[in-house]
Amino acid sequence: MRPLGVRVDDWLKDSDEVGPSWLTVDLAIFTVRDDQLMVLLVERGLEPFHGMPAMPGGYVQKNETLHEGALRELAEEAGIDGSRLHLEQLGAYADPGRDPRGRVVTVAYLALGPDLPAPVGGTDATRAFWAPVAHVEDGRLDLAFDHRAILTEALEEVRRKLEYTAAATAFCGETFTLTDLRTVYQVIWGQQLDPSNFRRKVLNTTGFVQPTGEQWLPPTGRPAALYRRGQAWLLNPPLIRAETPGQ
Amino acid sequence: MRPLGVRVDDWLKDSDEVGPSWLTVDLAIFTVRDDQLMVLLVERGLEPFHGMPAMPGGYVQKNETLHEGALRELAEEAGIDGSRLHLEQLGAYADPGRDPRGRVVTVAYLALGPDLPAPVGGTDATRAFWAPVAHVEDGRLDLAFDHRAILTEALEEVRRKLEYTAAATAFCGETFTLTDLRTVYQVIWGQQLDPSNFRRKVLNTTGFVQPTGEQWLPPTGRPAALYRRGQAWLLNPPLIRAETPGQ
DNA sequence: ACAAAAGTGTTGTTTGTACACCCATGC
DNA sequence: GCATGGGTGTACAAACAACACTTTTGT
Repeated sequence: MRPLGVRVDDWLKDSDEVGPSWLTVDLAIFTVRDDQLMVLLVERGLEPFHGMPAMPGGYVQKNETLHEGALRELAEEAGIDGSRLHLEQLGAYADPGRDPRGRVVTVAYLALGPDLPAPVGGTDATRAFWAPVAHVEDGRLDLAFDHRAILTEALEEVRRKLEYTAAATAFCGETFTLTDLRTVYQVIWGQQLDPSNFRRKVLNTTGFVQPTGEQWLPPTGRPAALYRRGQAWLLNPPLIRAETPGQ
Repeated sequence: MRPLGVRVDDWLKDSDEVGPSWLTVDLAIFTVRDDQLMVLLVERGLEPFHGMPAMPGGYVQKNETLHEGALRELAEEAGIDGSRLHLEQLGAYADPGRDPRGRVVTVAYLALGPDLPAPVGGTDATRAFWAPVAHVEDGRLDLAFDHRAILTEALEEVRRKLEYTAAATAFCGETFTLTDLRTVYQVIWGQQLDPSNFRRKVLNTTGFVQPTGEQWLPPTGRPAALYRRGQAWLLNPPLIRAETPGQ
């Protein structure tokens, strides 16, 4: 048995089996723009993977929670105020060798937001840009570290979250029409949905959306009622997507 | 801009904002026994929280993945061979102050297994024991660190996983009757299910279970057909539980 | 009037639920 | 036979999917 110490490094510093690690957060930031699901990437300004696109992220500071770190990186690297978007943890990635610099544990966060008016391009030297997820999925765009694998898991998570939670509303602005909401589903699931049945399902799911009383006038056609997010996050019943995903 | 180094500690060692952290895994191991959902706990043999019950876990070694570390701790602290049970990551917990020894990042894993013939009680000095989750939920049992919060999230996850995945089969042995499977649902959801409707739902969900052709003879009553896990993990359609969770 | 998009109705099919009923075994 | 639990049938209700139809706007 090892001697007991109050500080972990007192009794671990001589161990050759356990060593210190560095803690980072990485962000999978999604939005829907131009009928495409887009992800925010930055061009790395440092080694390793200098010049290669990557998910924004960075080291978690002392005395900072993971959530706080994610919000800070969101602001620093992407110039985005995170208070208005949905942020949730995806998971931890810590395979030895995932980072050539040593044992770097990254905690991936999922961020969902409306098409952001804020011009992206962080305060850092890194350049931020929106990329269609399709370009990452089909390999046209290569990412640093294990970010492609992380992004793939993030995507799966987003697609499933749309079924069981009100996550789709995070892609819309403060208020939105049911067509706006339906477009989010169609783009992310890659399938068409019947407008009338979609409407009924959404309105029959308690707490999903709330009518504002306001209207929105489309360029042509009948005005549409505006809604805002309801109080429910878990959908009951859920909006299950059809078997055939693509087309 | 900081100078670029290949090793992370070259350029971080002088930083007062970022410091090293220690990486652990903690395991929320569940089983169903005596019509109760049980969780495996250990009595801590070291400071901090000496003598207090905690989820089994420990430091991740160099050159070890999180998954490998979880399997190792499962064997060392609980004396369980993890190859036969379902193991999946829950999330990372890293709040500063969650461990008095410094910045300790823990990655929580969820483990689901059948009522284990293996006598628990690890190879460590720590004593392992099964505790009803109810005792933790209602506060009768206090846990070290933030393990109670982690366990609460793990429980939510298990309850939801039963709806959308074949996770319930992980609580059964290699082969099981539909009543065995139904009991798992009833115990974990805390609600009664109609045997005949449950049977139909399970058999109509493609790939959920597979008949073995074997039978099991109950102490009294008609023999029951035995099944094994199907190839599907995601259930389509899912088994949604009724609105009212506890009676 | 016409086009376009919102919103409602209708109908046939599928799924869910409750519960009665039959089956196979041990005693 | 009887008790016990496995397994099937059925009938009503709710949910779903497809699609016709009506409403409200701009041009």
